[in-house]
Amino acid sequence: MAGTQFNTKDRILGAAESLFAQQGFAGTSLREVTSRADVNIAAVNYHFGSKENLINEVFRRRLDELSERRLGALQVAREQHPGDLEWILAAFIEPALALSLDRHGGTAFVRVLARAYAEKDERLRQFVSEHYGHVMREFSKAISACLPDVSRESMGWRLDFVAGALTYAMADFGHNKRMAAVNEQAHCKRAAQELVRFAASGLQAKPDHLRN
Amino acid sequence: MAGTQFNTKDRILGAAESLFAQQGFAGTSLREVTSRADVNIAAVNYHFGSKENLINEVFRRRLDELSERRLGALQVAREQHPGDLEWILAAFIEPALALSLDRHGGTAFVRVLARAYAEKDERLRQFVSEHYGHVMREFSKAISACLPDVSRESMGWRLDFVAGALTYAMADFGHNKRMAAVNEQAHCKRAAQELVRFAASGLQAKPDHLRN
DNA sequence: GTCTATATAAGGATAGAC
DNA sequence: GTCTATCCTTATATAGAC
Repeated sequence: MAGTQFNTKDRILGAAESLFAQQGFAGTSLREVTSRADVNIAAVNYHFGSKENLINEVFRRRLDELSERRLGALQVAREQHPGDLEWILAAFIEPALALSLDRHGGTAFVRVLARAYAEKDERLRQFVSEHYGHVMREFSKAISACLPDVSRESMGWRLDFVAGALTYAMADFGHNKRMAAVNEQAHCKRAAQELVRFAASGLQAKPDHLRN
Repeated sequence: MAGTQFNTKDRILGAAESLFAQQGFAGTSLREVTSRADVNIAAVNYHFGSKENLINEVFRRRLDELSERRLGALQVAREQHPGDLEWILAAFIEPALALSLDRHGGTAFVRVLARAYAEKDERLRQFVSEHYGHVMREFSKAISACLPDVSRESMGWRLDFVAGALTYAMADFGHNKRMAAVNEQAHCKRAAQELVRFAASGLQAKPDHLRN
């Protein structure tokens, strides 16, 4: 309600986000974007300069807030539930899922994120890791601290698995899973719980030399 | 060595696979494909009819064999290690990672797979689920049978998480992780072990009502 | 800041000679 | 089966009027 969605720039960002989610970056033309945003084709270059820069701005708009919320939740988890793995994971997961409930295209954005993850486009990956890599490192440290028995190498793998599970779960979210009977909020809450349980249990797997 | 890689058709498939892995489907032009395959631009339409059909053939070439190996390994696991979750998971995971070691572009293909997973392109998804959906269903059944305490709904989520972790791990595989010191085979074996342990542990997480 | 018009390039696909 | 040449569409980007 606050300025969003009503000026040309934000209309373009919203339309781009939604189309990128559906069709990918290369698969979406600026013509489609400006047509959906109901602005002139020339506006996108006026406001963003190029398609690549538009893509970056789509990320920046959401990731700034998402990163802040994650780090804030991590802070709370550390203070109120020190050493509790599931709270740390929830601090990472819940803000992302909450975003996917947000009106004004949050739903689309989580799928854009998944896409960026899968597309190994170097320029895009570099932009994201440059601007938001510190968030991942913060969580890595917090999670590793909970699991002293897991070797550094195993931990590297496992964090990757968690990231993959989260990313694809978010992408699928609201896509083919939303049953008519369940409302969106409940569905979202459930997804977060399931993922936190699964990830915590996977991360805690005993190393081979400690089994039996 | 057997017919592959030396006729026009297979050269096109190989080049397409490799470029799709790097740039995605929409991001790759037929001109790039034919240029890398060192064949004429008209050849792709002569042999495949359209870009969409070429994409499908890239999948069919690998997935037929991958599916067979997975189902074969599942059969062996069922007979020799009945009810053992980790063997079932290995039957699913190892053939995929073995493929990623294959010369002649297997490395690229696992990344193509990940891309297909992320891109929610309906036509492509439909093709894959139509031709290979039965493999996933077979594994779902086998895995569920090992975990009677997990509700049907939770199981649905968890299988999604496993698929996400596997897909993403495979995609990253050989991309940014291969350290100079470790050879490819060992790296691959390790990845499979780590993923099997992680997935088994995640799938076995106790439902909330059975905790403590 | 927003439009029309257009420059310029690249895309998929095909026709027709060899 | 493979080539050249070309059609037609779509793309990004910009110039310049309003």
